[in-house]
Amino acid sequence: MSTAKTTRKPTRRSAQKTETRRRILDAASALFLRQGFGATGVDGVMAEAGLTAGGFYAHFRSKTHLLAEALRHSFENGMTTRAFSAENRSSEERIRAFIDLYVSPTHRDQPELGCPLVGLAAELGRESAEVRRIVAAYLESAIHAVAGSRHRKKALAALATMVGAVLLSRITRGTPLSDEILAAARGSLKSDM
Amino acid sequence: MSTAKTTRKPTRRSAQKTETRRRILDAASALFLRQGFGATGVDGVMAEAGLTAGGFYAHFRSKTHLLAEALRHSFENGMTTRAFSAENRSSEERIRAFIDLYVSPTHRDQPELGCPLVGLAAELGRESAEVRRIVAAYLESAIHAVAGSRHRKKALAALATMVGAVLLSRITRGTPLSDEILAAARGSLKSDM
DNA sequence: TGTACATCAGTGAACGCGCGTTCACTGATGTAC
DNA sequence: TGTACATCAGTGAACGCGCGTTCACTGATGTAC
Repeated sequence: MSTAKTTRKPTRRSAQKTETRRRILDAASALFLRQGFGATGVDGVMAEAGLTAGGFYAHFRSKTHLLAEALRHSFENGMTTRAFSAENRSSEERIRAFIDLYVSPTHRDQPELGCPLVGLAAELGRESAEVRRIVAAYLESAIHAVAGSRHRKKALAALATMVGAVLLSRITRGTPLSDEILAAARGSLKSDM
Repeated sequence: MSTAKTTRKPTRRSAQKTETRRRILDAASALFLRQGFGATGVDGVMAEAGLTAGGFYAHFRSKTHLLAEALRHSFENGMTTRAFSAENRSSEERIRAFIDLYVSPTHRDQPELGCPLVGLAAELGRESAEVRRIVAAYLESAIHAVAGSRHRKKALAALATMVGAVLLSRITRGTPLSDEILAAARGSLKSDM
């Protein structure tokens, strides 16, 4: 069946191409989170990465496949990962640090470095089951990180509060309500620990 | 200054045009909430209302102005309004009813009848200050409705939890996590009353 | 070491398409005399 | 009551534009002999 037509290498990607791919992912993550997925064009992503549009399809099969990879990219370099990665602090301290990092004016004001659950929000709910499964898997990992010694139910409700608070604070950005929502959510989350 | 060029009626809209405008708003609200604002075209809205695209601009100055009006429309016919409108129940009962109505599989599965804070979510955060002020005003009214005799801070955190929970349950739709998030949020909200 | 060829990453123009908006128009309804 | 005209709501074609994707190409790098 599989007659080797040509003696072909197992497609080892050059270091340079791998590096370019990473640059495209960086650009895509930032633009998707800042402008939304639908509102961001392939042209824009490639320009941000210092390239032209045509080359895109040597790296990704389609814009949708880019989204899947960009989500993984965002989650891997995301806030949960940063907040929970090896620190010599107690479980409770790490959770407090995560809350302060996530439910903050900084997170509200820097969507391009923030969580895709907030930056893409409703758009994710309209994506294919395949894409949504990636998000669900990340959510599960975040639940385990937050739940720690605590109960799963509490962790679920806490994550909903965190996502909702940053989302609402972005929408009300520029009014006193915005900071007020963040403070109220932080207070509620911590008093509930 | 204001020299009347022609004896012109004070532009009294015909009943028929008012009715058409309402139909366009119904269509727009539903499509925006189901597909997102950016992903919905003027053509699509007008077709849904049984009209052709060209007539749109006799009713609204632009697609953005339509969004502002559609938001008001959604909020007026929204869940808060429905849950809190004159019922002979105690304040606490009304709030429990609102939680059950909002944080529910039904709300998750019917975005076109649901809350714009969830259906449009991050898109609202990218809109003009003018549009976001409409949303902030609605939020304030929801806070007052929910706060009732209770504290404002609690109401703020509760709304964040509600919005976040429905959002996350839509994203994880199709997995067990989805219902689990809703149940956990309901539990947390009620135990916190 | 030199030459010929293959492979690779990226370019830039082109494609078909749908968008928001404009506009000349049509046909129905309202109004003046 | 009848006629002439104005107003109105909506049509449908057209506009310029940006989108996702394709593809023939270029020039640099790798490989075989």
